[in-house]
Amino acid sequence: MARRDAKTKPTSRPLDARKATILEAVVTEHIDTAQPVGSSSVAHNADVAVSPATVRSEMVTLEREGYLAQPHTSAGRVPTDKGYRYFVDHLSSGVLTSAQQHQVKDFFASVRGEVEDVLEQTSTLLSQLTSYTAVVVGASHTHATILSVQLVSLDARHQLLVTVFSDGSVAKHSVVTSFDAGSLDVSEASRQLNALLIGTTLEHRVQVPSRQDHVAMLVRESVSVLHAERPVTDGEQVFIGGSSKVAEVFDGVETVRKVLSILEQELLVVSLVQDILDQGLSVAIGSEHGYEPLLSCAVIVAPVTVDGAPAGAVGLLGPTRMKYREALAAAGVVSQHLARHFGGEEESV
Amino acid sequence: MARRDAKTKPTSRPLDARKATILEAVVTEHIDTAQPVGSSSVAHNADVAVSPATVRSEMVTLEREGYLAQPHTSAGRVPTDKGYRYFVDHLSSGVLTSAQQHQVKDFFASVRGEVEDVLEQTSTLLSQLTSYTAVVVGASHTHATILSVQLVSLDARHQLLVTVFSDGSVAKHSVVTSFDAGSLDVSEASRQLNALLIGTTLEHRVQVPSRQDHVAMLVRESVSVLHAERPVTDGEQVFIGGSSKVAEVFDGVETVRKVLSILEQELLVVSLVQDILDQGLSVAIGSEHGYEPLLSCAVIVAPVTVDGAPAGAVGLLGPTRMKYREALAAAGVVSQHLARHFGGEEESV
DNA sequence: TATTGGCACTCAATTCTACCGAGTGCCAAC
DNA sequence: GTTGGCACTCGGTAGAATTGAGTGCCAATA
Repeated sequence: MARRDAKTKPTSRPLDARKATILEAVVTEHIDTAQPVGSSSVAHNADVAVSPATVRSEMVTLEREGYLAQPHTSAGRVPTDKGYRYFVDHLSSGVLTSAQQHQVKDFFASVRGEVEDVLEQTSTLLSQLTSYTAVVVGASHTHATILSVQLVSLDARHQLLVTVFSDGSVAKHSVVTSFDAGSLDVSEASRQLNALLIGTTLEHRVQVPSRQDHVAMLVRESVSVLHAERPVTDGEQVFIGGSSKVAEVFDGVETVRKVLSILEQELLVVSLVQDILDQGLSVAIGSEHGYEPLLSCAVIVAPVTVDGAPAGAVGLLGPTRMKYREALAAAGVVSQHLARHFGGEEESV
Repeated sequence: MARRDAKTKPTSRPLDARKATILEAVVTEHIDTAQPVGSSSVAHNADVAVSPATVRSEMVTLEREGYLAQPHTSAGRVPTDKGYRYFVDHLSSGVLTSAQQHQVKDFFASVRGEVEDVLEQTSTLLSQLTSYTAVVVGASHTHATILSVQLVSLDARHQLLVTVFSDGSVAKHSVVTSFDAGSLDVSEASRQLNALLIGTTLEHRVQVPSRQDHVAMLVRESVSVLHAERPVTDGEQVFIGGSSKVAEVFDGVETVRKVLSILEQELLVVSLVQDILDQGLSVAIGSEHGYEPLLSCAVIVAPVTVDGAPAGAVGLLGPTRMKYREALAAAGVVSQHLARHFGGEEESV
């Protein structure tokens, strides 16, 4: 079964039909038994109409070419990353069970609240659908324009700068002054900031007043604090759902620890997802993503596109022997629903 | 070593000196070996000047009274929750190593940014100090007064309600209307909302206009959305640091899974911490906190008090055989620094 | 009377051995 | 090129034997 549908760049050169079938059988079986697969179980498998001996000799070739590996002499074979890659590249797309479809539909029909809440809950949904750990990344608002800026006084020397962006996100920054700012100063600064910044993006540099009065100083400080957003991968939001799945799905405490500690570092997660997207992949298997502690992991990503613009991504993290077809389907469906949710009805931000 | 200093309500009745010493020796040793402790290693332990045989007979008593348990005949003893409780109740307070003190000081000297960032990073700090999973809970802003309310228009039917509280927190809520709101309507509504809400808390009910015009409807909708904050334990923020420690510190995949899945549910974590604080405890051991999946866990909490008012709490989650003295010290020190950070200098919100 | 050394007993953990069997590689036959 | 046959490998398991840490009990002691 399975062929075509290049959802990931097929880096692997084609394999003759029989080898492909055998490889697929090995991968499939290993995925759901977690055991090395022997020649005979492959031979008995439907679409392979040859004897175990023949399968064995093919396996030798597949092993030599790097698709399979043997844990030790006299054990069956296990797919390598390259083997999984071939499998994934030639995977027919799967569909969700109708129960799952229902779950997704119900979820998106009933979900409400702020974007953050929706994304957060979506990560839980995706994790439940797949029993892998799910990641939902919300796009950075560095490209959104500013709708409103407001300076609110907490006390004489502490102001809060509240910025509303066109994508519905709100940022807050504290502005500390070395002088006591009067409430008139603050509201005047607020007014000037609005005039200055509304309609701009965070990348826009603006001309700030150079005067030395309190209002000008407030304005300068505010603008600089606002534009000081850290360089890359900031402003993105990451939501991780089902981190407990890590403990179910990986074996070996050490692996679990490593994976969890990666998940703790949100910046890392964002760049992982971003890297994979940049490579134009939808799946990164084992060594492909280049994150050493995740060598035994596969990562699935699906971009979320709203009105043609990238609006984030959803991802799944599982063992290399994960259920690719189902997981890809789930990620795909959820990312589409998410896109529709935020795009179709111009959203319920 | 150790006595007095009732930092937790001593539920346990006193034990005669020798029993106490023996119990303490068992607990201490078990904490750092994770093995059942036998009579001879206790006897050889400094402060117990009796023979193994005597220790054994005391142990029988301690076991009968519920302080110790035997995994099986002919194994050493292991402390029960009650045993740990006694130990903790009679624990002399510990201090951090000077390296740790430095780390804490440096951290609070250099940390900056919004409250959320500080709390987040504090959770990581605390986790690093102890190698347990740390929790930092920021107080709910339900009691803070409103400093400013602003309605910002995203499009004709979607407005964003941005509320700034006196504790420096900012909340956002979307307001969806069934009619097209003009920008004049929005700014007028904004003005009225300010007049209505500034200085009130979220618990304050206010009189809203009952007219049927757009402005009044906007105002009504905004107020209702704002006051609709979910009942309890909302508005709190939870930050969890070092969740990967779970995998290091507990054995048994199943335990790890359970603990992680508790940590995923932030509301649960908040109420766990709250429950423990309400009981007036600083440590909840095993069954004491009543969360069944955490039976093999101990939770340490330390309230953070700013200007006499509760401003949150820090917590640590480890196995029942955790290093109480060090962990209590770390939680205490961090909570105090946190309090000072936000209180002393009227903070750098 | 409280403490202690002595001793028989228990039982988890470890080690050893045998062996089973899944799976291989090779080869001669088809 | 494919296949069945066969000898070989080697991880895993199942018992059996052994070890040893630790106990409970008891009689001797101070």
